[in-house]
Amino acid sequence: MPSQSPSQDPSPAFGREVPSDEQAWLAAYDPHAFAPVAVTVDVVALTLRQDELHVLLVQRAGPPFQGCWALPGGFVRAGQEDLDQAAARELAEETGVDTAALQRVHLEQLGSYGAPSRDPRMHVVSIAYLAFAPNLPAPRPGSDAAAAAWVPVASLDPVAGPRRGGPGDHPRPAPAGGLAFDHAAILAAALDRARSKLEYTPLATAFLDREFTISDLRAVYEEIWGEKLHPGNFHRKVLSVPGFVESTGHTTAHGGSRGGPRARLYHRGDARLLHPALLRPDREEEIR
Amino acid sequence: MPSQSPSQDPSPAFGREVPSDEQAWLAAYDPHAFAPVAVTVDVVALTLRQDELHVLLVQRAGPPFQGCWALPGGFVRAGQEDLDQAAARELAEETGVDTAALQRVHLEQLGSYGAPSRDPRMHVVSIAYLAFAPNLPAPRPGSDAAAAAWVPVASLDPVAGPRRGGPGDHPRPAPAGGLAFDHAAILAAALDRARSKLEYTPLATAFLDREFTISDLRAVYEEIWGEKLHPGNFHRKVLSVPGFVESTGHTTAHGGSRGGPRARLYHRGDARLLHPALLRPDREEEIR
DNA sequence: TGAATAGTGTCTTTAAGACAGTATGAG
DNA sequence: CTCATACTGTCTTAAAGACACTATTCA
Repeated sequence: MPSQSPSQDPSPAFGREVPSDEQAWLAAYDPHAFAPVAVTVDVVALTLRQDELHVLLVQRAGPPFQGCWALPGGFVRAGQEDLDQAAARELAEETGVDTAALQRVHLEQLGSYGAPSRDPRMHVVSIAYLAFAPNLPAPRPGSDAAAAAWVPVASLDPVAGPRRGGPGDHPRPAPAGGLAFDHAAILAAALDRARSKLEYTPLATAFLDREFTISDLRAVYEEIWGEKLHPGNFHRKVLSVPGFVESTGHTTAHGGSRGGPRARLYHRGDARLLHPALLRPDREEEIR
Repeated sequence: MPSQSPSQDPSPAFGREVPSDEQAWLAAYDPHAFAPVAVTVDVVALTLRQDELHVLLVQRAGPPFQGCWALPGGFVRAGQEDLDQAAARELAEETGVDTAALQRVHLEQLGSYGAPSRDPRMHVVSIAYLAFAPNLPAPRPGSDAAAAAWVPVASLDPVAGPRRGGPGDHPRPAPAGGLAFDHAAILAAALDRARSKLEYTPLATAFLDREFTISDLRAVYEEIWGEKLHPGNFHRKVLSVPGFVESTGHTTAHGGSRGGPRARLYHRGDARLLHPALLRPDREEEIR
């Protein structure tokens, strides 16, 4: 675990020998001489709760955007951690999941956001991360948050929209006034990424427990893509992609809540890419 | 062009009203109180020169890694520029291309690198960018570089390797000892990204002049993917993808250097995604 | 004239999607 | 029993790849 501070330990990076004149130059180096740009990580943590996509949000305890909902995140600890480590730490701090449970969470870098005006305090560059997790416990708010909650994405995403907004629908517990900073744009990018990752990677399984049925898997695709898929064709397709899922030999103990036979159980296979991919249907309009 | 400094102008971000108590809090805010993490952008600029993929490198004038070759890049100007603007600026400074020519360069964010030990001076987070450009002029070195040059990727990439390394081959002008910092990893990620972007976007056209033949386009794919493609099937495939290329109605003035009829000229169409995609053949082994 | 290239025709194989049909289990 | 569901069979269409062929131009 690399956790060195330059001032304490100007040891060579990558095992390279540092010439003695360079040593002297390094000793005279003042990190504060550089322009102050702060670096944060923000995490878009997605999970399915009752077959509905939720994102983890925190309510900001202090300014700026006090009282607004925002993505969990915080400053990178200089000299102490990698970006991936910082993202995992922030996620753990906000959700209360222990290190062991974090192993089951897929975490990947999404992109960086650095408009000078995105934070009124100063120029802050944020490295956004995307997390896929199986049903996680209710979060406990961290130190710098007034509250933390899993929020239905349908209540936030203007594209997917409140598509369950039928006549007799409950009002969503949506944070009023949008998200803090540019977090709405980050969330939109995260959903785009998630939707396309389902096409060519087996990451849909990251939303499920270790053992799952093909119908469970289909429910993930349907919820994240926002469209119904043909059950029979989906079933055959998933089983035909090498390394996507492997049979456990078991079945569910009971049929579905509305009847039907017991379903076979599968766990994730060893493929990291799906070939051929599961392409989303009817995307002509998004091409141009 | 947003170019505000927080200390001069704590104006609201995103047109939001700032409460007066928050104004007071912002006035007391000290950017230097935060941990010093520097932010840089590094650009992987790729171009084709004589049908061979090249990357723009600079030779470092000062420590660390003095004399080593590295990706062009530099510190983000705090409060003055977006990350995209910083990347475009660094690219312009190192290549000498003017703003008009920069319009023809495709520039996209690649990813961020922030291991604490990646720079011996201090904790530096670098936002890597990927640039695709048509045949650019020879670079002129910037202020902090001893030299700048287009370097054949084949002489650097351990995966693609010196695959032209036949018996009577010239020795490559490869920088000895690898690239500075973690730039070899960044370059590898850039090549991965470029190879897969050719599959599902029309970005291969970004390496070509405005008018090109189908054979020119095929040469881009063959060079970046590192494998020969079937000329006839490629031709038909490209023309069958809606919005990939559009005919100009013209043909080349002469046939190829080794004979053959005049080829029809095309320019890029309006598609942003290729559907169906041009999938790379024979990638079974990379799936797991 | 010979060789290399642009572009087209056609056949085979694979994969996607529409649709139907059987078996199982909950209520 | 009824109905929803798990899963399988089959047909149609789209697309990828192999191969062949013609026409054009350079050397």
